[in-house]
Amino acid sequence: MPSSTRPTIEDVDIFHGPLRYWFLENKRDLPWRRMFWNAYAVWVSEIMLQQTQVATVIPYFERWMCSFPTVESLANAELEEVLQHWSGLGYYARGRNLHRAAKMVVDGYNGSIPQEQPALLKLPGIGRYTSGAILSIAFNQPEPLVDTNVIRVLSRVFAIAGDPKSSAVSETIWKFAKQLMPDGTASDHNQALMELGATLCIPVDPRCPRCPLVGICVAGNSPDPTLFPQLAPGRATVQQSHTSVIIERNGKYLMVQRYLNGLWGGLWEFPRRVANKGETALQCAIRAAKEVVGLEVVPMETVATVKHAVTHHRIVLTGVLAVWQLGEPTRLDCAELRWLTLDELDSVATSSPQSTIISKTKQKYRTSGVIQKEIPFEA
DNA sequence: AATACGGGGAT
DNA sequence: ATCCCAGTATT
Repeated sequence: MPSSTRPTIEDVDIFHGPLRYWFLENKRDLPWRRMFWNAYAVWVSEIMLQQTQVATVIPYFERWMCSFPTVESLANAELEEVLQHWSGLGYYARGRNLHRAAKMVVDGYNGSIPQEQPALLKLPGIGRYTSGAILSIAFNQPEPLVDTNVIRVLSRVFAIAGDPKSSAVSETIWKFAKQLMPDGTASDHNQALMELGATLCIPVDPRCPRCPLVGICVAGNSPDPTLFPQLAPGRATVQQSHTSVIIERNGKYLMVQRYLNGLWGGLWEFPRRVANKGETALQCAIRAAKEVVGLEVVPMETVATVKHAVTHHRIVLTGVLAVWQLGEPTRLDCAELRWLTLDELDSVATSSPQSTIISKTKQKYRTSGVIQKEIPFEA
């Protein structure tokens, strides 16, 4: 096979031989690979790994499997506990969907994970990729799978032009993936493609000399292997300021639960306001405290400021302390409301920036005791 | 077909 | 700062 020519589907032997041997020799020791016979473990890991890197997932996966070792245990758990285990992992609909799907598997399939694609696709949170992953990795069925790793590997090997996010190019890649499926070694094969994309065929500075596919790879034999895939440029990020108001009364702190839909759905946080156009972080903080506490003048102190990136937003979250003793909080648009002690703050599911504000609050309380300090009102 | 949905790590 | 990541659901 001349390296300048685009390889044909006749070159599949390279995938089934050298690529598979490379994988068996070089695969990383990952928690879910110690439980391969367990389709539930594969399922959980695949949901957690959606858009999330291996290193981030590992501790979450281990805690999860410890608390919810079976489909039944997950189905019987409270959503509250499920979200708590997902707290900080992001894309929280994944956790809610996994919980809902576990109930469906227990109720509709007697607790056994379906082994047919149509049934899997009916479960919330399982799409084309994840169904392929469960069928091939857990059940060794010859079902293809395409994730960003596979996109990168195949678009480089076969010099597939165009934006792989577009439906046309995506279908092309799925077609290649399907034709490459081997008999009897689907599990190794799909993992090998992804492992290659994760460790050698990486976005920047790919390690082509060590790659088992270098003999047939078009991009790998070109001056610049990173010309593929031809990804479209991403969107610019927008900055946004938020303010959380930390309200203490009789040693308890006011927390609100967000609605299930939307950003950070179902998670708990200190009452929050988004800055208006042209409003500075400080102005937003003053307004937020006034609105939530319902007083004209509120003594306050900034506990922490967290910069955080979500999707195409850059969020600056400021935590402001407001000591407050009169009446009830106002203008709280939330699913539920609770007063929690400092220690109980850790017992609810929170987003990553919110958990930072909480830990800074506790730190400040423990080191200076400032939160206990009486600040006189000037209503 | 486009957009919403997190958060951490690498460069 | 910017890109990237074991994608899915909704519009």
